[in-house]
Amino acid sequence: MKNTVREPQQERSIEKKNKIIKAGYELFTEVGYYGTNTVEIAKRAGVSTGIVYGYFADKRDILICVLKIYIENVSAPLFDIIRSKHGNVVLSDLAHEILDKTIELHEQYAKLHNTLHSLAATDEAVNAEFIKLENSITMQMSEQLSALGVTVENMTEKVHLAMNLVQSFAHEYVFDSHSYINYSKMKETVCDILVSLFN
Amino acid sequence: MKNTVREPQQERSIEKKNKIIKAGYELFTEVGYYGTNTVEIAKRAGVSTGIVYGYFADKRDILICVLKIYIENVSAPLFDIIRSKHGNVVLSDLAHEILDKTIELHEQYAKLHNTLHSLAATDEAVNAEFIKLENSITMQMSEQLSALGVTVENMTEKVHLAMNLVQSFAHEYVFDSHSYINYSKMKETVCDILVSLFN
Amino acid sequence: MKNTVREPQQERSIEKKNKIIKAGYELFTEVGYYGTNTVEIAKRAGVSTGIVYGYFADKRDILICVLKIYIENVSAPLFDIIRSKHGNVVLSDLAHEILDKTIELHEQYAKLHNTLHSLAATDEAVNAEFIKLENSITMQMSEQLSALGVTVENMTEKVHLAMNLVQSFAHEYVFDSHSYINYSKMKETVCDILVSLFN
Amino acid sequence: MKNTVREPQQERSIEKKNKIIKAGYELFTEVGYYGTNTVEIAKRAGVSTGIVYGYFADKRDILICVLKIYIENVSAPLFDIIRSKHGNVVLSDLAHEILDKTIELHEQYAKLHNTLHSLAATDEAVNAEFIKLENSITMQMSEQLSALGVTVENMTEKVHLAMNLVQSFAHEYVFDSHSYINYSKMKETVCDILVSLFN
DNA sequence: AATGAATGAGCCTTCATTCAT
DNA sequence: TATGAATGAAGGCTCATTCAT
Repeated sequence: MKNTVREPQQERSIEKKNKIIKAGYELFTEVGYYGTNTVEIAKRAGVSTGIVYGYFADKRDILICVLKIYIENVSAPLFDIIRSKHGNVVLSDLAHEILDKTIELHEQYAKLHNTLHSLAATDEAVNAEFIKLENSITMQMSEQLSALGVTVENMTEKVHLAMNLVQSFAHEYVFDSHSYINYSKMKETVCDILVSLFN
Repeated sequence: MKNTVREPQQERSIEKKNKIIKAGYELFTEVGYYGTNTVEIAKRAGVSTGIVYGYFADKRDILICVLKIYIENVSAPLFDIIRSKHGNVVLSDLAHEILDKTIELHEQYAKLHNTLHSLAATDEAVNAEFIKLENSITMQMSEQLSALGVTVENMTEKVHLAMNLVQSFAHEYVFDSHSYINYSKMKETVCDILVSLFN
Repeated sequence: MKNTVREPQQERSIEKKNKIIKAGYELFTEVGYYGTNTVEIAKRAGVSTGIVYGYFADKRDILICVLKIYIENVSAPLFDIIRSKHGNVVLSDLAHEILDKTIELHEQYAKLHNTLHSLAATDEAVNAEFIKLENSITMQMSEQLSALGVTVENMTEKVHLAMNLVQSFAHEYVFDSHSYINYSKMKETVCDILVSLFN
Repeated sequence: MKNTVREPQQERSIEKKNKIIKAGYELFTEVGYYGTNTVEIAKRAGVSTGIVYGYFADKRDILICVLKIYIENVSAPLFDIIRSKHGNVVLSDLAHEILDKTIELHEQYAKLHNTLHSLAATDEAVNAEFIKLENSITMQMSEQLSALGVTVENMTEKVHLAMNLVQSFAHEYVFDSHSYINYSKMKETVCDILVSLFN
């Protein structure tokens, strides 16, 4: 006889559900998952506390939705770049393009990324979602590179490493944590590694 | 002028403090910081709730201690490797050695690492500790490579990237998250990148 | 931006808030502020622990509310007496009237008075409230006496002393602490002093 | 098999007990009874936590001792004044002398007085001690006045009221709470009342 | 569907008192 | 006697979730 979560059909409802996700998204970004409470989410969303549980099973369920949207938001632009390439590609241009876009995305999502990623440690579903994200980026990237005539041994391994490197770098770049690092020099080094990986 | 934290001098006390840290360490590893409560830490340590606050200012203080020990534990073995090199080093051997040790450390500490790292997002002291760790590893590594006759442009940037790459790889390797990845091939690729960076 | 206290508008809510104040009032009277805990207040009020913090910021906030109500309750009847006098007043009648009312109020509120007054020593807000109370009684009394044609030097000083005397006496009278005292004789003496002060 | 409280015989012990009482006395004055904890008392007294319970049954027992000393300290000087009078006394001089001494005592003990007095509301023993104090002052004062040839009706009642008035005034005087009051004028008025009471 | 007041288990922390040494 | 580390019950407060309306 447990509360079942409504799957909103009407536009009004979908809108409301989205408002809650947006509020959760903002608050998780600002103060983290454990620093956010459901009353605050409802308030920010402009809905009542109770109705939150009409759309979501529990607080964690909101998190999962936020996570999915986050993943969509960060992966789509990268997929766009990958898919946009036809004919001859200059690898170094592609590397730069991906690097720049990743930095841009990081600037926007870094704090939320940290919050979400941290929960992967204790929440299997969150972890799975991140792995799926990496999977799909790696696979699409690998295929597209092949289609573009790039042929190297151990393609997926290299693509995966490449994406890891790009991610690490973007993180460093955005947070600018280490005073002794010249980040533009570092960026060039990253590009060089990327190019050399696929030549 | 409220209750101050005892700085234990006697062995018995130090032992007890360590038991609490160990309990915290284990529980933070198993169920995360927010999944752990102080009563549980005390129980696991075999002490009373009250005495925990004789050794630590608050729950977060335990976390900070666990963090420091974690950092000591993961950095010391790497520093040992770095310092042990003299005369001619074969870069690829060094790369392998570091890679292997990092994997080994990750196998031991990965879950705790995730938990701790996640708190960096909301706790400045935790964040600072991680940055300091990266700093010291990068600096020591850079100096030692120079001392060993390795001369490349943008040394610190390259060392930093190299360590990032090693970390990312070790994480992947330990969790073995992606079925399509051949991790031994990947490992060789990482080594190749490392070697090419410093040649 | 943490949980804010509801300002109850609906009757039901106001009623509930009042129940909590009443419970606090009773318990503070019976066992003092430090002898009362919030769970007990909630239980006595017939509400849950949590909702107490929906209406009050913290335990002390309940105390402040109880204090304000107490002050209203003890000052209003005195103000009524003061304001009711017109034309010629026989000072000794006024003295008796005030004395009798103060005794009556003391019979009702003495224990609470003690509890509240004791907190003035460590709580500035509580202290301020008591001083304000004395101020307003003294001022209104002084003005009214002047309006009634009573003219003496150092009016406010005398009124203040008079009120102190009345208070002390009422306290003694109600607690009947000293077996060797004949309280009705004492009462007459108080009246005589009061009359002589303003003649 | 409960801990019995030692009655210290040796000088060293008596000294230690006094140190604890002094520490309690100071801390109760500074931060009140509920703001003081036993560890702090022991620390301030320069003894161990445990030994406190060798000399006192519990925390309240320390309070009772502090109370007794307080009472001795505030009553002795008044008794000295009372006893010092022989032959013809000018009432107004006596009034002034008592008033001045009471103010002086208040300046020294007012905070502790508040703290102790507040506990009378919830602790019968404390209350009894205060009543006993008032008793003895009233009785001695009455007798001495009689011996000095002062003969009025309802002596004890008048003495009691007089002492109340003196107390109230000293409290006001020391805390100087009301800006509109001219305390030196008030003092004269108090003297006048006292003199008129016993003429 | 929606509201938001209400619930109550659970958390962190304190502190009077005890006890092994 | 003396120590001070240790105990553990209790307190104030929070918050995910429920429920009467």
